[in-house]
Amino acid sequence: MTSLALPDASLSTPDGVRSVFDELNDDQRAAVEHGLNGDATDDRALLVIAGAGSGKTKTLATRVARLVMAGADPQRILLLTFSRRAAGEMERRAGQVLHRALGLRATQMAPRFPWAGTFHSVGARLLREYAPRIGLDPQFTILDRADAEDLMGLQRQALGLAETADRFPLKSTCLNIYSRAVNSEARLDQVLQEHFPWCFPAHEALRQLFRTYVAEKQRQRLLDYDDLLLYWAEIMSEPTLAREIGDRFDHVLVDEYQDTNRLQATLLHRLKPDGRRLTVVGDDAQAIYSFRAAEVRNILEFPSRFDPPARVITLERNYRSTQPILEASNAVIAQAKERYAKQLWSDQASSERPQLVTVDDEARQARWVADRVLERREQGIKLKRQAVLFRTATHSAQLELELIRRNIPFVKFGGLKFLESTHVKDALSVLRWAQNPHHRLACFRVSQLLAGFGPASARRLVDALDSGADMASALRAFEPPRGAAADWAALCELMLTLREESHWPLDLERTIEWLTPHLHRLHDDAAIRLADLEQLARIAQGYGSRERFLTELTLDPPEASSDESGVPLKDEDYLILSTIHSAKGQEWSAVYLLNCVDGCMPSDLSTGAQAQIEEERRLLYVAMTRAQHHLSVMVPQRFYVTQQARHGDRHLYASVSRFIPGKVARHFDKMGPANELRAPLPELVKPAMDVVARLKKW
DNA sequence: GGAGTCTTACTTTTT
DNA sequence: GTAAGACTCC
Repeated sequence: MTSLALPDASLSTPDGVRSVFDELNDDQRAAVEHGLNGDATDDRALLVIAGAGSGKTKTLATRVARLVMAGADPQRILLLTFSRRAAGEMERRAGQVLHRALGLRATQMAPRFPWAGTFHSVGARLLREYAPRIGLDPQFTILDRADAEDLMGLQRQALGLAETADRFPLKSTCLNIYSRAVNSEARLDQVLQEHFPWCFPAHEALRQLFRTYVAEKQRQRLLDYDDLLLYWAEIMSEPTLAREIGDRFDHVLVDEYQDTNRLQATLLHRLKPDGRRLTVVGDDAQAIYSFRAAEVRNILEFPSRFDPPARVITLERNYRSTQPILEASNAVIAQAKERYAKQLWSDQASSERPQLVTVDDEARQARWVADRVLERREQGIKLKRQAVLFRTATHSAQLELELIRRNIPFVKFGGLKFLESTHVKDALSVLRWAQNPHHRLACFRVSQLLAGFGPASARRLVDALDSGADMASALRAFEPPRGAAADWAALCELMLTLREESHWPLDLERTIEWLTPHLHRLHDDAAIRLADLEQLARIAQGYGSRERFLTELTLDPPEASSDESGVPLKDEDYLILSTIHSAKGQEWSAVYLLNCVDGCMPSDLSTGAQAQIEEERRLLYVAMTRAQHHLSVMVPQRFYVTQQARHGDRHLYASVSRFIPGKVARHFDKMGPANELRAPLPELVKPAMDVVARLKKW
């Protein structure tokens, strides 16, 4: 941490200050200055409704900088964001603005904001600190999603729920139900009725399952993602602790407020009960995380939660996109049911309207996009300034093949993380077990890597460790199954070494060395998997200790995965592929949106309730508003159903997304076959009927 | 009790 | 394409 002697604000170069604030428009300035300067007595809570591209991050960062210049201590400012990426960005921008405003020299460091982070990471940090005072083991391990599922699965099996004839919800479904109940602060039967009606019959069994799941977590000193919020909220329900923690922060600022859930809103409320010095920023039109129990009502009802009600400032001027792109985006969101009404505007005129491109099928879609990407690169728009967006990670498969074929480098965001692959989880489990000897789940997983160790032996081991005093004597006393003696000795030696004293990152190297022969025995593609572990070892070097590595890797997994095209070097140019969710908060000069057809947008898995459809609409809106100058919305007419039996030829004759009906489509330039021939081609009609008939039979 | 094979159902978005 | 469960053989 750099301690920085803040120059007296009045002495700092007034030019620097003025230029930073001159760049703001009136609304932005009002948000930045709220509670400061003239209206120093106005310390109402502040809600900033910031439309897409309206300079939200800049406004928030400038407000933070302004608070510091007015005397706030950066260490006493809590900056909560939704994603880790946003947190880093926020801290960086605030530092930048301060740097300029204070007129620091290039060699001088801008002040850091140690309390900038996601709700989850801040929660983890507070919990480690307060653990001794609330009867929590500070050595707790954080379960990532997959580990939590596995733990749920074990309990599910132990209770005999897996064997029931009428199929019991899968472990992932169980965890989803549990998680939603926690995050939405709702009762189990309510959650089941509203979101998982088909699981309602399993009501009682689920309740029992969750009880043992919670008990197991406590026994093994495990906290899942939800617990980080839940325990934090629990601390905050104790008045003295709540006051103590609340007093640590003079200002609380929250970004992406539309994506917070009930539990997070409760937390915030307990942190700043009267709303004073609380700023939240968000855009209800960009709420796309309700599947994670995010609650749009949080932002819609924020002002009235306080007395006096929060001040609301709306940022409507868009600095990102051209007017034609905005008009199309506005037209899409105008059909939404409930929202803070706002109309984005821009003064960036352009003669180019967004394109609605009809192509025959996904292969042609891939080709068209690749052509256009290269064309625009020739016009001087770097690959990095272009992005292809899609609803689900698998939708880019065809395009990825095409890109590889043409040697166009790309990086993909969203979708599967390599942390979720079996072998990486194996390696991490060894370390987690060493870090937290109560971690039965990790022990259970690791021991089954040995030949001769199945679930039964693993359970015997786990029980032996649980009853025994220290790990060393328990391991020594344990009788391994026949034939596993040699492997068992090697594992014991590794564990005792890791337990005795942690040497980072040597611990991981030892683990990989131990794991290598097992990988060769268990997998045909051991070489590929070892390469992943090498990658993990490289990542490990960036962390100071084993504990930090394990915690932060769980809370902040590396987000980009690049495929066979190889990991592009940092300074190389590459195209961005991203799910719409992962694209949030970003912008590109040219944006291509794949598969904008009914069934994908909205996804046919989300066409159940009206609320879900509304969320899909906002998803389209988010995707469109990422574009600065060029926007192409793709409509492949023949869309192959992805999951199908064998060499099936099931496909849909798709129509353009229901979110782009005629009156919205007016804002686009239409291109492709549909433009030339308004009626579908005769030969297309017949198979279309065929599919309808087949669907009917089902 | 372990390990391999076969069948079946499922398949979004992420801290 | 994969994961969980059922089944079978050692």
